[in-house]
Amino acid sequence: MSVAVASPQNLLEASDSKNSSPVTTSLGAKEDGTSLQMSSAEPPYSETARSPLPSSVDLLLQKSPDSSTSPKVKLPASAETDAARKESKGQGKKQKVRTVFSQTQLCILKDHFQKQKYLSLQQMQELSEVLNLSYKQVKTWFQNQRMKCKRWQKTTNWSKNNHAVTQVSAPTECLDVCASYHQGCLPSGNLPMWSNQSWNSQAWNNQTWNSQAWNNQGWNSKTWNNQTCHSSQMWNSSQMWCTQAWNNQAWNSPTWNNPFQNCGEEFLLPQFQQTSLCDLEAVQTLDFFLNESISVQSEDCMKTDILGPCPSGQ
DNA sequence: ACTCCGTTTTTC
DNA sequence: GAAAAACGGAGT
Repeated sequence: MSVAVASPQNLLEASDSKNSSPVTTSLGAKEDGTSLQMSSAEPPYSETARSPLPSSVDLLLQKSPDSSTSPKVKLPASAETDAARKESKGQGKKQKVRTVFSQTQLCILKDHFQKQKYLSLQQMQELSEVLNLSYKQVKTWFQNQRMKCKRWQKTTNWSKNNHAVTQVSAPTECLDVCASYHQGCLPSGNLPMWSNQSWNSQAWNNQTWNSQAWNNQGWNSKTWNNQTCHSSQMWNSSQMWCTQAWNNQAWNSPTWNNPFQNCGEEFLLPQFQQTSLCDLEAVQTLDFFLNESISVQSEDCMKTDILGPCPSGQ
């Protein structure tokens, strides 16, 4: 995945301008040393408060009905927070600092999360560079996001089981069923189950893909990272999964065309079709700049035609 | 070193 | 008070 290109940095810096939130330094926080582009002297997110004017990208992003997209002006908050931080630093008092990510950063993060719940080390590093965040922040965000999805899924199940009428709105980033399928099928190398399984439509149908089953496959970042074909070079050079091979897959089976059919309830998300403006428009625009090669859009899941086994051995 | 998960703390 | 970033601990 080639996230790191020349342009996005500028794009992001400009686009984060509307977010005048107090971008923060990690004063008391320990540096884990994995932050790539930021030194301890240079706070990772200081750029988010730079430009006073919103860019076209952020104007676009402002369509998202997110609380943080509300046209609030909070310039004083930044200074206030900085002052408080300096003060507390002077007193040697440890103050936790919570960064408010910009909408642009969140959009890109969510876009990636929709496609992959787990990023490799390299992917996280690249993403952190592009977003001008630290590696640790990206990692933490993905972890929090996974927990958020998990919580939402539990809530959904609970609501169902109790015949609750309350509508729980799904986080957009939790909706992409296809992303999970992709993620599971893509590497197909050395993992215990995938490697021994011929993933044709029959196999899919026989498998109950709820989160439990999914988790049992051991698809955490560790196993994911261990896949040889997970390196960005492989992704980029071969393209075999993102485009050609993927489109040649057998995902026109009833199961695939109706991805909910054999899923566990966790994935039976009522608002699957709903996609935010943020994702559809902004991220697509940003993806152009990001030249994201892993990008496999949802519609790609549904439109393939050719029956055949998933090339799990490749 | 990574994950999950519960918790803390901040921001809105 | 809710949401979310960040932390800490336990497990792998």
